[in-house]
Amino acid sequence: MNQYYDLDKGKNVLFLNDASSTSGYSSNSPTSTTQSLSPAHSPETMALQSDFANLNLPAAGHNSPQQPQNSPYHQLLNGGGGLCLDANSLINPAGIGTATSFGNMYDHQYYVPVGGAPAAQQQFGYQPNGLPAGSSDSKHVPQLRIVEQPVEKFRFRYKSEMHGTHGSLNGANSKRTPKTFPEVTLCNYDGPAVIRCSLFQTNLDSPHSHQLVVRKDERDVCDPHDLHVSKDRGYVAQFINMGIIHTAKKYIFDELFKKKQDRLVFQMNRRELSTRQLQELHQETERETKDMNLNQVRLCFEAFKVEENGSWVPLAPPAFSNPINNRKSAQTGELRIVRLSKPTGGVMGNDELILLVEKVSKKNIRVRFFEEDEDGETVWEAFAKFRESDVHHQYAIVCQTPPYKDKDVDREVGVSIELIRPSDDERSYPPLPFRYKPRDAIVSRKRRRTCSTATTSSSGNSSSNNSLDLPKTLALAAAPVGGGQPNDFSLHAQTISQEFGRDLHLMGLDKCDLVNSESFRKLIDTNSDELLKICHVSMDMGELQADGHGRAESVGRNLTRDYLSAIFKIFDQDRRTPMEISKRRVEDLFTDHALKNDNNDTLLHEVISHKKDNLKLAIKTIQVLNYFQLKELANSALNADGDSALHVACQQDRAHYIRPLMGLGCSPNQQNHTGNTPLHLAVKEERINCVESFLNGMPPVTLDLSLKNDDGLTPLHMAIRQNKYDVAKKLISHDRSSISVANTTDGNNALHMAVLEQSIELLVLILDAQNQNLTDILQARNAAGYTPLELARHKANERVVQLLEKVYPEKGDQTMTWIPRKVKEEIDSSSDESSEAGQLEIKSEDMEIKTEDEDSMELDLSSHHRRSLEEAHDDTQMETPPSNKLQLLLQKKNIYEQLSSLLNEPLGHGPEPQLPKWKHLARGLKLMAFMWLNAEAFLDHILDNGGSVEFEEFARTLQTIDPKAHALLVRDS
DNA sequence: CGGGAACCATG
DNA sequence: GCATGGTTCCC
Repeated sequence: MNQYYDLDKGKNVLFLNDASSTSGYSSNSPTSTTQSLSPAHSPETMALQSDFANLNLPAAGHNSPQQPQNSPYHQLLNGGGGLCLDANSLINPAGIGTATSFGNMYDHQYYVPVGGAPAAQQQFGYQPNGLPAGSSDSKHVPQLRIVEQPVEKFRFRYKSEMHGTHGSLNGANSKRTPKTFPEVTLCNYDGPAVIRCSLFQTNLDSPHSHQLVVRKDERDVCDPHDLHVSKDRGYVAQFINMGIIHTAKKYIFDELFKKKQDRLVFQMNRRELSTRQLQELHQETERETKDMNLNQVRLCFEAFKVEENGSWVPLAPPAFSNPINNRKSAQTGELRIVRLSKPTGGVMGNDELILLVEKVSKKNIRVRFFEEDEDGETVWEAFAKFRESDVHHQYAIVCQTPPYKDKDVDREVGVSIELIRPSDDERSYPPLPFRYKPRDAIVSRKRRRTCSTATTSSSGNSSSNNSLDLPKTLALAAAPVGGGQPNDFSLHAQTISQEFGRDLHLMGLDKCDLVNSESFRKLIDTNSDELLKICHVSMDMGELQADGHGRAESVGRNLTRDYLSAIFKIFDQDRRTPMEISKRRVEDLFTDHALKNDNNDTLLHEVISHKKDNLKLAIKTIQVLNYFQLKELANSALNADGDSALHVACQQDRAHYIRPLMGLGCSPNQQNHTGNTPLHLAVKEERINCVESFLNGMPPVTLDLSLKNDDGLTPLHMAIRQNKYDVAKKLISHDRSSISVANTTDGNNALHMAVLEQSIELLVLILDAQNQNLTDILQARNAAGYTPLELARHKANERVVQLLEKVYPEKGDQTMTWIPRKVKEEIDSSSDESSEAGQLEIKSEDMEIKTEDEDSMELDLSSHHRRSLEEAHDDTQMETPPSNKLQLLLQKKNIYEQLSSLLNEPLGHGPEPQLPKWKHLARGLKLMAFMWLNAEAFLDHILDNGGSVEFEEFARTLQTIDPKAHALLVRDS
């Protein structure tokens, strides 16, 4: 009856102290000797005890050989016998916690009954006010003190695992040698005593259902365990060779109830409990069973004096150990990062990072990035982004890095990563290093001189006259400027700048508008001398390339300025020099600058990423390159990271340079060394203006939206993963076919990814946006073999699943043209209060057959989205009514088409052969031809905001370029 | 002993 | 049916 029953196997495991442990507590035994404590189990108990004693206290009053002076307390305690210092002078080596809890218990609950009359001890517990006032002085009162705490983490074994030897519960300071064990000492007491150890819950003053067992003769003896101490033995009790048995869930109640019952019986000093008591105990146990922490226990130490009559009298308040955590549980086990997918990431964050970890629970884990100063003070922390579904089988976490606090750092920053378990604030150890990399654009502006520079300079030395020629050129070019009076220059430039700024302000323009504006055109076209001066003022700063590194500084400081000056000079004097020569000189200067420059940044990169966004400078540079037909040069101008000027523009959020750069010939499909196109960067860094600049009015053929970066993602994938509805919408509107592209990371297409985001809006956007290959998308399987619907069932919530189920065809029906347009209303209502709009009912009358008409692209979403939609389309559909004759004409489709096709033809003569006619036309109209890619774009510009272009002037200019086109225009007017 | 994985119960 | 977490088994 007192065996530990094993219902599974039918075999009985004997737990000698088990149910019969009741008798272990029993205080009603007839004799007064310890031997008679428990008739059934005393032998074991005693044997156990002597086992402890023999092992650990071989000789009374001597230091244990296994504890050689490693603890001063041992000397004190062992040598001193009952002589004990008070709590203040005896520092608990294993932790403060004990002292605190000790104090509390002592103060609030227990009263030490030294010398109390035996009669008064009929009942368990310490009687309040049962002592003379003087003896409450803690110095003279018996106390249990924990000398060695148990280890913090220990593997709890299931009963079925308890054959063979598994490690024992060691002391917190245990090493391979010497080993230590949980150990308590009884102070301020003189006489024989029993010290008992049992397993308790950590948050309740109640026993734990797990078993604290000691291996003895092939048998596991259960708690409580009693040890005898006396003056001879130094009042030290060391509990060795203990294990913790994890009771299976189904037995928790039984075990707990048994333990509580035994304990109560012992306390009450009675053989039986009343039915009422049993009832109460039952209820209490039920309550405790529900929320008992199965992965954390603590040891409870108690001290008793055994009276003549056999009753056990508590001598001191119980002492509780620190918690012992189950090493094997994901809730309390050790946290550890086993591996990172990569040790670095960009300061902007949102980089995918995979952590392989030891068992974690997805609901109870965080990934913390932090930075500490020299003193170990946290100066920054942030948490990685991930969802529960990103925790893969408890062993891997796919997360996105948080942005670093300072996005403008110019060198790598080392931080640390650790796991945090919120439930107990446990951290992984050690923290793993992680390096934040500065944004490319910033690096390239302030790049340190490295080995790549060495190659550069050596090639510079050995190579042609170019570099040797340069000083002369530069000197020439720079001379007039350098010789002038600084004050004049700055004054002058300042005036211009001010006027310029005021114009801007008055017109309420932003930089995008500015590039198209009349006054700006004038400013640039008028006099590059003016410009040059401005340039000098604003560039004489070292900001362009200030990097405080000895030689590098002196060399690099004026590099950009000097080269730009030289090039501008050539441009301005062009009329006197043959075109070809000037062109080559500019070309040489340009390339040579890049070679000399850190990170191979070209002048173009630098002016575009200039900290103060020097618009005049940048546009002028573009203009010059354009003028000299250096399209190839500009297009192939990549820095060491493979970034084109367009990349840089996107990173720096300089949307206003995108069209000019593309006009100049920069390809939007250029991939840098990490496979990112400029559009990737714009999406990644959430440069919505840049995204728009790319997409608006760009012919679909120009942009390849299916290009994947090195992470295997297209811009659309990135937008979805970042849950950026507006960005995704723009991308999809631009080119629907990109929806069906699968990423190379996990084979997910846009719909898969939207499922993972659990975003109804994105899902509807995707489903509604395309009509051709819905089947493809719905049936596409990702790397794990799931279609979007299957994926949703695995990883997404009910609403997502419901939505998708509506879209998938009935069995056997392969035509997939049904689109739940009405879903939008669900969204409208649900996005208001983002919570429960749950019932996604799509009735059949709400569905309509999708047709090929263009407006099916558009989904009438919430007003917010409607707005963004209009904005997205204002480029082709005019917003303001045309005000002049020219615009009215161009609105006619046939005119527009004929005209644009004519104007796209090259003009076979003139100063700049091979240029298409529209460029000549643009120049003739004093417009910046490099702004546009083709005649359509140019005409669109006039339609949109070229109200200032008068019909007469347009016609007149056109006549000189293409009489036929002119005729067309005039005839129709 | 500790790690790994199979197996099982559960929601 | 499946993912998950708890349990058991095995080396």
